[in-house]
Amino acid sequence: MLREHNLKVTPQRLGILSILEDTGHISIEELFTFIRKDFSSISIATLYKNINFMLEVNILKEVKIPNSKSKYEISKDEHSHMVCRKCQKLEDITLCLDGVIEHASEKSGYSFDENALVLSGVCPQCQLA
Amino acid sequence: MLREHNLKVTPQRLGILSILEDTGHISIEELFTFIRKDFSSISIATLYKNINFMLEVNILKEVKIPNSKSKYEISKDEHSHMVCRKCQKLEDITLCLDGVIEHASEKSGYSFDENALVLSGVCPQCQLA
DNA sequence: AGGTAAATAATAAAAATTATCCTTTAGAAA
DNA sequence: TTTCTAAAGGATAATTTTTATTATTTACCT
Repeated sequence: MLREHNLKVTPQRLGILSILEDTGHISIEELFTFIRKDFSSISIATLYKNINFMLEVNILKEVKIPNSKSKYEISKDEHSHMVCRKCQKLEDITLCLDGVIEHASEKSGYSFDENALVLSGVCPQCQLA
Repeated sequence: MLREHNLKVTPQRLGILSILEDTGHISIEELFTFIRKDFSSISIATLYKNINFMLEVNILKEVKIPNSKSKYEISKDEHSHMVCRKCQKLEDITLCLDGVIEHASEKSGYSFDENALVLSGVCPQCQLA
């Protein structure tokens, strides 16, 4: 992935991507805590720079969540997100928004090429408690 | 609105709400620039505190937009947003997401009570240029 | 009108992000 | 392999954004 975008393959970058793969979604501060376990001397500036590079070339996506901090994920097929108000967990879900987007396009005259949908509620586990 | 939520009615707060009514959506920094025209000595801290108060009691909503800063709007009936990648304009659109959300709920087991959808593309005006 | 809790302004402090600058390193080329 | 160089990392300073503190002012209830 890195090589495809002319980014040098460094251990730090591999570490960041590895954590993103494992966790699915993670905030900057969580990521910094994790990566420090493997690279105890990594600089916060390096982390920010790399996140930004990878966002620019679309290796990563930022997920903006109502009432909480952004999380980052490795780019994959288009999907939406679900966030649990109780346990704060963030999960992917693949939905078909074609009809809705088509309708929005007709109604507004916009031509859309991206969408970001976050559904907030309570996850199945937290519903029991 | 303010009185209903036990917030005192101050000229600064009325000024903020008035700008929000006029602009529809506005970022903190834009709002600060605007409000300074009417209240040249208003403190940035006052602005942040009031925005946060009004968010807490749901007089306002924060709209988180991919690749740009959040904007704020006066709460109204549920709706989605459209952002133009060329002119950066943000607009409301009312869409029916019931089907999609119902489907998401069945598929995931979540129970949802809120949704945030932002569609990104090009507005009709910018399509001409 | 007077009293009081809440709001404002000014400012400091904290948190988040970006810039700078010097050292190190990945990866191309010899 | 070794060498060379542009790019990346680390340390830290500087910005930017947001929140906290405190003294003064004001909305609004009697």
